[in-house]
Amino acid sequence: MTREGKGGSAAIDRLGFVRNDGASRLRSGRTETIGLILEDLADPFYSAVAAAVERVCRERHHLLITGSGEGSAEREQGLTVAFVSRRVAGLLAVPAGPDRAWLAQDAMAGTPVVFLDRPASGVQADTVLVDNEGGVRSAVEHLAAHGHRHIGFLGDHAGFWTASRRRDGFQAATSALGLRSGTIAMGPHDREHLAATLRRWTGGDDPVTAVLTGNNRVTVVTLRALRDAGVDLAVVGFDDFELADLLVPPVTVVAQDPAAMGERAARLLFQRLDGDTRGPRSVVLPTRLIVRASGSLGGRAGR
Amino acid sequence: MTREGKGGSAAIDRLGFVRNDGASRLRSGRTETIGLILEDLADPFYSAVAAAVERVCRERHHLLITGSGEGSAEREQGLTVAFVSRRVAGLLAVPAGPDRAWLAQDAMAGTPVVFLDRPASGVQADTVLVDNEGGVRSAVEHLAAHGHRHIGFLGDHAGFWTASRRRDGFQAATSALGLRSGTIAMGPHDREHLAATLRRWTGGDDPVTAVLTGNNRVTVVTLRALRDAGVDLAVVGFDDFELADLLVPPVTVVAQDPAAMGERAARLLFQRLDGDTRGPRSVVLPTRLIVRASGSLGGRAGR
DNA sequence: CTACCTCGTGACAACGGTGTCACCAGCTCC
DNA sequence: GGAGCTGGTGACACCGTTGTCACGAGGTAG
Repeated sequence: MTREGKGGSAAIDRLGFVRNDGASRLRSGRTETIGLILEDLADPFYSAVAAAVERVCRERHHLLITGSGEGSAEREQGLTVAFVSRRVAGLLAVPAGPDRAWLAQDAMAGTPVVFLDRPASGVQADTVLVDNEGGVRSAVEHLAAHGHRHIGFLGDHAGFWTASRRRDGFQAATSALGLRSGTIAMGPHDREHLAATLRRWTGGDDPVTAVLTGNNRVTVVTLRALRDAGVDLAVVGFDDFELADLLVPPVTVVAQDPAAMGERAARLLFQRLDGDTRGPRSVVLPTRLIVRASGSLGGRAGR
Repeated sequence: MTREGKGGSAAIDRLGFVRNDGASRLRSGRTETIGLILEDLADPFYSAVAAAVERVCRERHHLLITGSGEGSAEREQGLTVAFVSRRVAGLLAVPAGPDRAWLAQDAMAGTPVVFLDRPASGVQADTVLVDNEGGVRSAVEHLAAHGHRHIGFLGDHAGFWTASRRRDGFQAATSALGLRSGTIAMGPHDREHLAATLRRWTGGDDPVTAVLTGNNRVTVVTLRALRDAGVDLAVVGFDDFELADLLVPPVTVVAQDPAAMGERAARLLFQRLDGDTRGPRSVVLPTRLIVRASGSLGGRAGR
């Protein structure tokens, strides 16, 4: 039996025979499978990443196994072990906990890994990141250009690498521009506390006139909290989101490109599989400021 | 070497040994892998389904292979063949084309399949659907109760089973309530044409005062087109979406529960894997009308 | 003390392809 | 016509794990 295409759907029709890929892979050692570990498949950011990865995998005739670590480093390690047990050709991962030293185990040796969105300490590997500092800086500069002197930063949980990175970028950008710095609240945020925080920030004699939110989730809860608190603020969000243009006012955002991130990471991985043995590479993707209307002084009312 | 847990991350640390699951599965015949075929992993509806499926799979110690058919029946068949070649224990699929007779091939015999969102003709299998007619009826009744006598229906491409189903439900519901019926436009919709349609519908001497949109995607493009057209209409959307409550006015929707759909389908599949040999089952999930403000007479302005 | 039973250990075949090697036929060239 | 080369075919070992079977040791009962 010769190999016909990739399993041969023609052969299937005629003979009702399907090659057992398991046996084939056991013998040949080539599994043609990629493992993808991320935080939550239901999050639109990650699902866009996953879709892009899947597209590249299909192009390269590989299948994709996905697993969500849901923020648990333990679960993530379990998934990794399961994937390596299946002898995936390569691994793409959004690392949850900080330490990935265990990935350097002998057992994993030979399985190339590419990290997305966050770097992993304790292990040398390719990484695809986004320009968090640059993105935050562009947002701060945009707000400053519209006359804002006191900007608040609402970040996600400081344990997330991207969250602390964006916070640091915020500090640096505000300092560099001579703006007030240090009005910062890190998550997790719930709607009620956030509304209280926003009321506090907008009261007093040096009120915040704009807030920068640290990601998708924070942006959404902030918009709700703003309504609850009945305060009017300029808002710029990190991460673009569907319908941002239909809100009143339309929300200015620092857009990432999750599809580009997934594609880039997948291509990097396939380069390794194609025999590229150069040292670990780190790719930093640019962000793009999408100016809508929410950045003006006077905030949400000002259009 | 005894089997320690599920691969033993403890053993990995100590010995740097990882069992080859491929060999194990070849020998035992149990693959502990589920294949999921859907249209587009990046669509929030499907990614919520996928996340729920993955959760059930993890609970049952199975891994999940995902593939997006992207609306192409051919690609979908290719994925199916690839999955069956890997001897997945079971298959979950959102069927793209109408005819799934080829799934009844001898080669697939023994691989249980559960269909989601749409039924598949030409093959007997479990199916999890949503109550499309009921959902549409609840929306029409809601609009009628708010005084609307002439409602327009904006459906997706009539080739989609759910789209035509909802259209038929709309016809039935409007007739039953003695409302004007037949003001219908099926997709695909682009923003410009849709704006023109909306202008036409709201002109004349029997103007439409409310529209019901057939799904997520149509709702979003409709909201944009309404803005472009500068017309004010009550809108009820099929499918809930993030931030619907923050639009002005907040959009009333017929909510589906994609997570419930994914979970239900996965559990049905595992029942089969556990040896349930009863005849094919069909589960119809209810929809839930989430009343916000967009259904009132006077439409988007009326709050 | 012997026969029988139980338990533990070790060896081995099998899962289903795949890559290699040997063997044989047919050919060309000296 | 014989030697050497090429191509095609068939047999077989191997990938790593698992389930079975046989054998031997140790224990108990008659």
